[in-house]
Order: sequence, then C-alpha cells, then structure tokens
Amino acid sequence: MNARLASGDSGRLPLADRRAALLAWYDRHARRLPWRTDPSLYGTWISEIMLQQTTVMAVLPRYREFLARFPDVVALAAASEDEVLAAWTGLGYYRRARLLHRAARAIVERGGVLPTTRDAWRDLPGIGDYAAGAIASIGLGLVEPAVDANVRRVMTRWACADPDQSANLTARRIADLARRHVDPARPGDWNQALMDLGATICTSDRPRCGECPVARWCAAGQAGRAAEVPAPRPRDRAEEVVLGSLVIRHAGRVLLLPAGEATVLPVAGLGRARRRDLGDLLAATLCPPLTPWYAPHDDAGRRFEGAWARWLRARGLAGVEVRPAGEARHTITRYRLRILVHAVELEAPADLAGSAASWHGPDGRWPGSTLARRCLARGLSDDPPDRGKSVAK
DNA sequence: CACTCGTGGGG
DNA sequence: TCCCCAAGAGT
Repeated sequence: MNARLASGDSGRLPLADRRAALLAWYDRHARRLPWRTDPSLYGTWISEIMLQQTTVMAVLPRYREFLARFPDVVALAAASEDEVLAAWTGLGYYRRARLLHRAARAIVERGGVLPTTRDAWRDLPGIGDYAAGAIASIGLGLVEPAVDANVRRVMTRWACADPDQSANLTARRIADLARRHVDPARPGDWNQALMDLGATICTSDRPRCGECPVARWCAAGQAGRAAEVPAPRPRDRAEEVVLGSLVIRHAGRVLLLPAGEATVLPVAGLGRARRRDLGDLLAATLCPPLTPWYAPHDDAGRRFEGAWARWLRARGLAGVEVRPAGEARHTITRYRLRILVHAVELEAPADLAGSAASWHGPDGRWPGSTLARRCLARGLSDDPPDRGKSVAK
C-alpha cells in the first residue's frame, strides 16, 4: 500500500491523462462564480477567506457587496474594523474578518503591494497552508497544491478502497499526493477543478461516481465504496443551553454591546453557568445584553425576568416594565441556544452598560451576528410572544 | 494534536 | 425535526 500511495500514480494510465480528463471536465462544468468571471489577486484572496468553512451559496452575495465596498487592499486597510465586520454580518467565524483586516493593514504598511509568493501569503494573518496554496495557484499561477476538505476527500478516495485504510492516510501523505498531482500548466484550474469535483460529484454524501470524469483512477470508486471513504469522524452532540437577552429600546433604537462584554447579568438559582461570558465567541460583533449560559431549566424565563428587573432598578430605572418577548433559537458550533428574550422601552437613553454600549437603529449598518439579529427580531416585535414559539425563519 | 470558532441548506 | 457538514486557521 505504501508504494502505491507514495507513487501518487496508482492508476493504469499516466498522470497526464488524469490531469487532462479532470481539466476537460472542468472546462465544461466549472461553476460560474464571481471571483472566477472577473479574476484578480485581491478578489481571489477575499473569496478564499470568505469561503473558509462556508458554503458558496452563503458567500455569493457577500462577496459582491464586499468588493463593491472595499474594492482594493488600500480601501480595506483604510476601513475601520467595525465596517469590515458589518460587511461580514451573518457569515460567521468573525475572527476571519478581523484577521483579513489585519492582513490588509500589514500589506499597506509595506507599500500596498499584494504578496507574489506562496510563503509571503502564508505569513499573513488568517492565511494557512490551504489559503496560501489556493491564492498562489489561482491568483498567481504558481504550481502549488491547495488541500481543502474536498481535495482531502478526493485524494483519499483515489488512494484508498478501504475505509479502514483511509484512517491511516496522514495529512502529510495527502499533502504529498496533492502536490504531485498539480498540473504544472494550469495549477489554479487544477486545484479549482478538484474542489468543484468534490463539491458537485465526489461529495461526501452519496457521491455520483457514474458522472465522474476520473472514476477510472479512483480506488474507492472502483471498489464501489466511495461513499464509505474516508471514514467519518464521530462528532459530539450539540449541547443544549438556555440564556436570556434584554432588548433595550429607545426612540426606535437598541442598546448593543461588544460580544465579549455583553454578558452582564449572572442569574442565581439556575445552577452553575455553563458559560460565564462569550469569550472569543462572535468576536467583536455587537449584541444586546445577555445572561450567562445555563443548563436547561424550567424556571429560567421567570428567573431572567426578575433578574433583568433588578438589574434595571440598580441602574436607577425602577418601575420600567420588563416584557417577555418570546424566544430565539440559534446554534453556535457545539451549542444549541435557547434564548429567552425580554424587552424594555426606555423614556430616556440611560447609560446602562458602560462606555462600551452604543445605540443603533435596528436596520442600521452595525457589526451584528445572526444571534444578535434574532434576539432583536423578537425584542423589537410588538406582537405578543407566542409561548414556546421560536423565530420562524 | 485537540479544541475552538457560525451559519444555513439539504437529506 | 434533527443531523450532516462546507474553499480552515489559530492556539
């Protein structure tokens, strides 16, 4: 097995035929994507960062907006972090946006010229082995591999007919295979062809081997076991938690805090907090005030309501009505959040949460997460909350 | 190395 | 409804 894997050419025909077959397929079936139809090094960089762990479908509208707002690295570096985060709203993994912004500033400090080598890209914040290879090959035409989840899956299927064996394929070995396969004449197209193949034909679930242009060279496919390779990695079940949020309204605006400072109200009687604050979660996006996260508890809604009332009273707002505003459901990585939303309407814009707090129009251009927007969708609605009903979306 | 970080669409 | 996971990087 090692000899076959090490050769990187275990098929019956030379590597050149495999390259030609896949590139011919790509020439006919490549997805039409905005960063392909109007290619640029800058656009390639932006698209690669946006696409990390994110579906093409979700990226499409954001990519266009982002390039219109930040057309080049100078514009991106000149923007504030909040502006960049605002353009990232809803895309998730907000740290990517901050690292992208940092990288832009580093480039501009060095004269504003985008790097021209793989290693120079790799040294920038937010650029790992994959992105460095993708940008170098697609944007610069350099002969570099770009190993993402698609390429990893395709390479594993080409090399391994046995799910048990596939577990032995180290990242190092897959990287070697990928490097050997890159087409020297069309490295960017080759890497994108592999990714398109993985996205549309060689999918992790129900691969369509009958339509695959390189099925002949695929060990797993030939054995009829492509769907089993690579062996899936067991995952933890999402943990259910409950928390409260308070939507504070005044004159059509809402009070928001940076996510790291948004957890302002520990609540007694719900056991030990599963999470005392958001930490690095949601990066620097804005959020309405929150409680810590607790294990599911029947009494959570009442506890939150009383706690918010005391919190307001302690800030000189006795008698303000805290209104239950339903609940929002949201999943973040391994947590399933049940957010019990309360709302208050203030007669004056009190300084409730310190200097980090700021007032925003609900539809304004502020850096918000989907979690925050779901809370606001509840807290700004004047409909009486349907009990037990989550945001229908 | 294992863990952390979001979100939405589809089976 | 629930579970899968997608153009990863940083720690």
